[in-house]
Amino acid sequence: MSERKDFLRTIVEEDLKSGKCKEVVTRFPPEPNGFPHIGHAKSIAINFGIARDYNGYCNLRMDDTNPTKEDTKYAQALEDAVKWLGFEWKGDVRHTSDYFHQIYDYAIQLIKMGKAYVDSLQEDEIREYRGTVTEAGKRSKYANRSIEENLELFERMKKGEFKDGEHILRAKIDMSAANMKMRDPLMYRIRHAEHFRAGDEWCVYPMYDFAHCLSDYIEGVSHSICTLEFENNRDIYNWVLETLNLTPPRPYQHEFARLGINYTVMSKRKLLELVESKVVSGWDDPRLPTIAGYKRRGYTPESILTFCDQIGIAKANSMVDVSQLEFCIRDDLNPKVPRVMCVLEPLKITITNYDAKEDIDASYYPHDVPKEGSRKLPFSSEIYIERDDFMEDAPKDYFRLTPTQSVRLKHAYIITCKEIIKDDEGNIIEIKAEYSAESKSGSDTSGIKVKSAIHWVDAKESKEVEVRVYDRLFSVEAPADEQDLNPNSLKVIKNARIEPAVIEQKPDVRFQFERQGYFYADPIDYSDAKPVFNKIVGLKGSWDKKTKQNEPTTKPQVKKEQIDGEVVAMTASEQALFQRYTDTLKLNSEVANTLARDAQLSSFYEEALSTLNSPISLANIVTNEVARELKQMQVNELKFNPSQIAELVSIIDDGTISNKIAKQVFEEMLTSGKSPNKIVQEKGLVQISDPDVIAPIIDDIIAKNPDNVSKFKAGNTKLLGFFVGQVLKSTGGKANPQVVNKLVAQKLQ
RNA sequence: UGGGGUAUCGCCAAGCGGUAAGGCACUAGUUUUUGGUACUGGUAUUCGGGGGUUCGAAUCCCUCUACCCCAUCCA
Repeated sequence: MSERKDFLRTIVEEDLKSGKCKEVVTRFPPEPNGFPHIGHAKSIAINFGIARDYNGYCNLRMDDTNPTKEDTKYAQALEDAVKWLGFEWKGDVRHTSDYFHQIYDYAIQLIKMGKAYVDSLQEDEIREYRGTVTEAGKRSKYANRSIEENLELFERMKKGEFKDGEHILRAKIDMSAANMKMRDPLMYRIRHAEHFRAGDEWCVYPMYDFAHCLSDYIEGVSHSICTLEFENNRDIYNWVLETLNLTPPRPYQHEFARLGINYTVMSKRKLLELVESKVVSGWDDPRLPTIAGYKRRGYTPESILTFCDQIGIAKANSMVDVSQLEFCIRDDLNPKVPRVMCVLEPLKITITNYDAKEDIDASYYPHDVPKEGSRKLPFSSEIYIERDDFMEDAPKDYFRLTPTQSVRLKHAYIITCKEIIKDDEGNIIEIKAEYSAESKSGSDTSGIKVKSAIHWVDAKESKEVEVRVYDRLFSVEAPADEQDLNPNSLKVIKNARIEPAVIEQKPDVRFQFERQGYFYADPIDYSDAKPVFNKIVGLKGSWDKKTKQNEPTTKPQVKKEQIDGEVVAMTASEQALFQRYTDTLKLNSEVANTLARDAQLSSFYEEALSTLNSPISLANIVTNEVARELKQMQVNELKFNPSQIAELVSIIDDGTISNKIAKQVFEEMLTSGKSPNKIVQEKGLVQISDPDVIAPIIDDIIAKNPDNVSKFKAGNTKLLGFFVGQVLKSTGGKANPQVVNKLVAQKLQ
């Protein structure tokens, strides 16, 4: 777990500390209507991870309130995904459908409270009545049905006396709410459909907004974590729980940004399209960002989890670069997996001066991987090397085999090209080479220096294998539709050649094919007779990159110039106030402007001004500190009054306290409502301006931070702030910052 | 257009009034029988823009801008 906390963990810790919750209970609540993808993995990692970190527990709950979309096969896939990632839910898998009776009872309760009603409007009428984002909606005429009538109708809905869509149950909240979600949200609809678990027991089903909060409550969830698009739903969440007046503790909803990864799509709809249009082979196609896809591709659960940990949790919509994921799988596999040799595109080499056969003993692991294990590598005069490991006209930074450059066969001998054989079209079909008998790996006495060692396989002893080379599914970062598909996302190589030990010994299911990348024996199509490997990810390659780099043109980054919008004009009276503030009170126009435009603020200011004639200082503190508080509450909720602010300003003006301490005093006034003088007295906050007192403290700080002193002297002048900060810190903020500044500057000269 | 969110390096992301963390990517070098790994360095005088408050602002105030979400009987 990362030692730096994300915002959710910060909230959890605060709640634990404040006693808002006693135990941390989370839940992973997917709707079983599609296959889980890596976005779900993020949510799983968050929910199960937080529960684990705070010794709580996490439930797995299928949010199955819509019988027409859900299926048990999806529920199974979801369960598998959680297990595969290595998490355990508490008890059985939960289902919202388990709570249908309880949820129904809560609905009855709401009706009895007059907080819910049966509406009988048509679907399109309901939409029309809801209004728009700028216009208020209007309430249905059915909203004033009596409680008895509502009860009876709802009962009959449940009994199945009505057809789908004839009636619905709605919460009675506010048809003109600015939050559209609060305009009498729907709580129950009639659905004569078979539910994959509940069968046909029900023909009314609760909506998400009603079922989710209650399910959380029923399960004792403390932190209901969901994605950003539910921010507007939080109001309903709270409304239901509060209106029902449930006994605490109750759950609270928190939202985080869902995961986006470039060059792929993450929405269920788009994923489904790809599967249905047969662009991919199924939900487990290795190119898909589904859990099943990653699993089939060869990704490990550890690597996915590390990835989730690395990307962090925040509220900003973001698009993570695939290279981050690729790093995670490479990093996971590098120390674990055996290295073997496989030639993807074979080029035949005949070693003319070698006519024997031998088995070379070769370790599965490189020197820096502390693992044991080796295999026999058959070697003879006919071998294959990778086609692009030979180049007839090579640039000088090409390290492999050329007519003039020898190369080492990994684990074996150094060879030198003697003759290039071409077909009628001029394609190279074979190389005749000679080896150096003294150059054998491990006992090299040849003295020949080569620039690289390449992988190879014996022509006769190697096995033919199918290798499926995957690349990103889309060729653009943020794909919109199938137009953006990468035509080369899958390359099937039928006749790659692999060293025999891989098939015969099977030391693992994942391998590093030396110099190529990590590969995985396909769990479904692999057989000893017809081995199939999936490419998980390539190695980082500076040569490959260089050769590819010439193609894409880097787009120039142009910094956009920002144009300021128009500011709303002041009214005549605001204008007059502004004039008075700037002309007679000499406030700066910015301060005057904010004051004049805010009636609450200006009247607060005027009142303070009547007790203390210090217009500028007063204006500053009112427009800054007081304004902040007024953003969150009304004037009458404030614990302090204008004259106390005046008092605070007066002791700043006369030098009793510094501006810095004033902030501290202000904080105190906010919570206790005590008078500034009293706070200063109680806490002994009078500022220290005597240089004789401050100087020794500065000396001490300077002595303790020799590094920063030298950095400062080397020209890093912003470090002045560091020293001032340290001095202030050690005096509890009481040292006069101006004096400190001057003194520090002097001493550091 | 009303409401709710978000903006810190190419991509993620810490930071909550006192020296702009970290990871990926990029880059230079060392080691290397993988152009891998590992290691060592280099990468934001600046936090969406502009003002203001303060000795000191990414952090507080004002204002503008951009993007995301909300008008499914989906979740």
